[in-house]
Amino acid sequence: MADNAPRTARARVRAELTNEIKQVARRQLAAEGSAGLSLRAVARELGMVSSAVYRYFPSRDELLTALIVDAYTAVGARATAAESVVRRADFAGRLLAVATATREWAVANPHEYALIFGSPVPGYAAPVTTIDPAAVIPSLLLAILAEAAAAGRVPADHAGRMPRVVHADLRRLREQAAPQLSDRHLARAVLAWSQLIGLISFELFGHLHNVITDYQAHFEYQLRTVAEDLGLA
Amino acid sequence: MADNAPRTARARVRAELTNEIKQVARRQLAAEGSAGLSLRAVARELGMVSSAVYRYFPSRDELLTALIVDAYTAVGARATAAESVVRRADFAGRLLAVATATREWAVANPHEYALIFGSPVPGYAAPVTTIDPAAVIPSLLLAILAEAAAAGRVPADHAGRMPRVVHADLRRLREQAAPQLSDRHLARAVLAWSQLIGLISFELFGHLHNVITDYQAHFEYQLRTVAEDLGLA
DNA sequence: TACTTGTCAAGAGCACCGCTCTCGTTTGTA
DNA sequence: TACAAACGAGAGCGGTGCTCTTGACAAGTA
Repeated sequence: MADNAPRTARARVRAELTNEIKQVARRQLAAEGSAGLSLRAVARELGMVSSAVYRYFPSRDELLTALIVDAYTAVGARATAAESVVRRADFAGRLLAVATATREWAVANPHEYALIFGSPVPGYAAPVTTIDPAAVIPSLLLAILAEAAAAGRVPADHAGRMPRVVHADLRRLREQAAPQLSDRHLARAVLAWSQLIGLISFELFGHLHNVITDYQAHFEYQLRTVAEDLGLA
Repeated sequence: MADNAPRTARARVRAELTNEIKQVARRQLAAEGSAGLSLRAVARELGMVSSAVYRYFPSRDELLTALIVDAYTAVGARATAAESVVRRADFAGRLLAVATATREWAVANPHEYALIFGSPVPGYAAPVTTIDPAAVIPSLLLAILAEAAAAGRVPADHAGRMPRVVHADLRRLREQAAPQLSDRHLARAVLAWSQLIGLISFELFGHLHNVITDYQAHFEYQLRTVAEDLGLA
């Protein structure tokens, strides 16, 4: 991403135009949603012919993928920034900061949120380039949980035993993401992460319509319960 | 829905053809997803011309809406049936039955699931006809929670006070859905419902890719935690 | 029975879409 | 300076949702 400045004039104008296309596309996405994103319309708005855009993005899906990566990156940066200013020992506060920042970004950019957390658009396979930016927020959550665990905070849990396959999955997750965390911590982290996105999706996709009016207050209240369940409170 | 049998032959053949269109559309939806549903393709498969389909569904969105209602109805029926055979006093088992039935329907019909719990289709506002079938599963959850509460089971909760606006929203929900339940119960119910859909969406939309391999085992394990948090265990 | 009314399938057509191919032109480099 | 790569423009293919008109036919009415 942080290439050195392109040397030739051609490369510079190419990088600029690539960015301009993405920018126009992002505006169209915000206005009409992913289905309303049209390469021809982007080209029209840029005063070029539709086939010229294909010099920069080989297909509509590739353009969408670029927007997906940008969206992941943007929301991850927001969450990271919000979490970083909270007192380190305030674990619940840090969780709330991540969650609130995520929700606020989602409310401000609903179509981009739908792009990454709604139904997948281009067939099914998310390209490899998306997995790193997609992991930012989960990593934040794991870090908070790890530090809380080090401070002796542990989540409540049920007494049933954990199936071997689940244990194996979580061990793999532990090895590549959070060596300090126990199975129960990791399971709780997955639960909390899906809970967070579930709440935001419910709000944005209309499943709380006629039920909740003050979404923000409701969200923050529920997240205190989530923090409690995580043993952070 | 349960209209009396159509009296005239014209009305009968019309009802039949309407159903046939929905059936073909559902097959296309299952095969290609909502974006791949094409009125022309449906017409082609039925051996009619595209304009003829518009005699039965005034637009593509109307056809999609019909499929959405059917999907809500189908998953609601599955969950209801699964829950009804569990011993009444086994509250956690009833929750698990609802959840597992929902997940299994979703896994078997991913595109229909995405239609109702994924990103809303662009420019589409859920018509009133969808709200009743959409309420089936939430009502089930509330009923389980209400009976559990009557049996003295109460969910854990955090100590913070509930904002007045949240209380007001929940009171409205209580009055029209579950008179016996306290604010904390209702909040927990909303949390569990969004948690359930969050878990299924994570699985189907690929957010647990490379993390979880045995989705079903993971799902059931996590749901026991949810049941515990709800005070059902 | 004769006639009006309404429903229907069909076809042509509009404006749009993603995408491909070709054709000159421009640009960076060997 | 010569050449290959990159580029924008344009035409065109097959597809989409949707509209409008036309003619055939069925249903209800005088």
